[in-house]
Amino acid sequence: MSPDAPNTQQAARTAAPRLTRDAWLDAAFNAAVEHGFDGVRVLVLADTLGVTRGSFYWHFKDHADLVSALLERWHANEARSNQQMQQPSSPDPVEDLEILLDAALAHGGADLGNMRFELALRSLGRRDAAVAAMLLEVDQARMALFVGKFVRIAPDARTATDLASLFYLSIVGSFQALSRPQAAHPTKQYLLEIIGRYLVKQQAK
Amino acid sequence: MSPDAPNTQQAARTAAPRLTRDAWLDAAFNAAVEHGFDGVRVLVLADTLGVTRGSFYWHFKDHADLVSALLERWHANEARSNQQMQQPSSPDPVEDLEILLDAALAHGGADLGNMRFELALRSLGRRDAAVAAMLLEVDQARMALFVGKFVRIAPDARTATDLASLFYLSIVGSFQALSRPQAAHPTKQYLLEIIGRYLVKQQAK
DNA sequence: AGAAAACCATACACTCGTGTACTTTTTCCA
DNA sequence: TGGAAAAAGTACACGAGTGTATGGTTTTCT
Repeated sequence: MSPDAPNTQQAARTAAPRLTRDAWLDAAFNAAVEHGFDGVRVLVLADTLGVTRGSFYWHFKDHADLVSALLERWHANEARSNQQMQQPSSPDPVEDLEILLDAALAHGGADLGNMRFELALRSLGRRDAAVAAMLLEVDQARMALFVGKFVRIAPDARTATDLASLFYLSIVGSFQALSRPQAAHPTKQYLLEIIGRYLVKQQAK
Repeated sequence: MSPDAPNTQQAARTAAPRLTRDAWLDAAFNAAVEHGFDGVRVLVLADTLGVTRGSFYWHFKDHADLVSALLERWHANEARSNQQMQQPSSPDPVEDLEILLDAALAHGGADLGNMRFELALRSLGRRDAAVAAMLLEVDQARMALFVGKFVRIAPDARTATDLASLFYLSIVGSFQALSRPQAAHPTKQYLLEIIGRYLVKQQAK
């Protein structure tokens, strides 16, 4: 509705919304989510955006430029949200950990797109050394984050590392196996319960 | 050494080792391991096998035929090795579980190829509903196997399911994150230790 | 030995995707 | 208002991959 308002500067309605570099990145993101990184084809993106490839080669040098920009954007977001999680969300260490796990698992719940993108990324990392290095760094940063939370409620540092590793890997694993849209599956609840039933028991002793 | 013995029937030395369907499947397997399922190109396989595509289209109807045959072969192997694991390897339940975990983790150690193939498969499963269904079934079968082992040493059925899920997912996760050739990482030892430190403690109480 | 089947090579038509040079249309602003 | 810069369209050359049709070799079997 309201099909034309061509003379307002702020407009850019549905008529001719000239594309920005970020619009292409968004489209590439969605394509990676749905079809993996091999589905990020300039031709296809142009189609879904309603333009021709001529536009693309103005915003980007080539296909590799698009991919590396997409990677950088994701990595920056990742680093930012990691730092945000670093500072405690609650004075209670257990509750703080629960919030972290909740956020990490929301990856596979509300924020389904990010999860699928990360899976596509890991798939790419098996063919591309640079991507593999980036993912390794991200994984290590996340592990450090997890250990930082666990170390406050675990009896010793060794236990904290073990449990952090176990939990983080299980979260990564839950992205793959058993992960379905319906997902009445063991994700959200049972990790927290295990903490309550095993870990906290250790501490209370 | 011994370069030519062309008249023996059993020979088929290095000269003209006519290819079999399985040889193509092996090549496809390796290609999937190294470059993912998108690297399974008829042209490339023909090159590495030292023949032309003319051979391929005799053994297979088309590219899809190759892939589905590869999937079936893997699925059959998977089902077989699952059944083998079903019967206890040791009278001691804990030791039996340890053997299972060892085998599951050997996926990422000695049997590196199978692991990378499975990762490529999961990647494919995100685009192909049939593959996704197969993987879901495999995951459920493995989970049932894990639960079967855990239920003998856990205090109750609920705990067995939780722990089996946690451990299985962490193994799947370890295939992805932190998995490197060197791998002085938390895989082999620490899972078994956690069993000793947490689970067995529960039982001994 | 010789026909039949198995196996492979060659050549062609086709699709899809990239990248580049060039032109056209918008937009903005002096 | 008119022109530069930004954004997008057009056209071409190219490569890589598939599938098919057809013919040429080996095996194998009798």
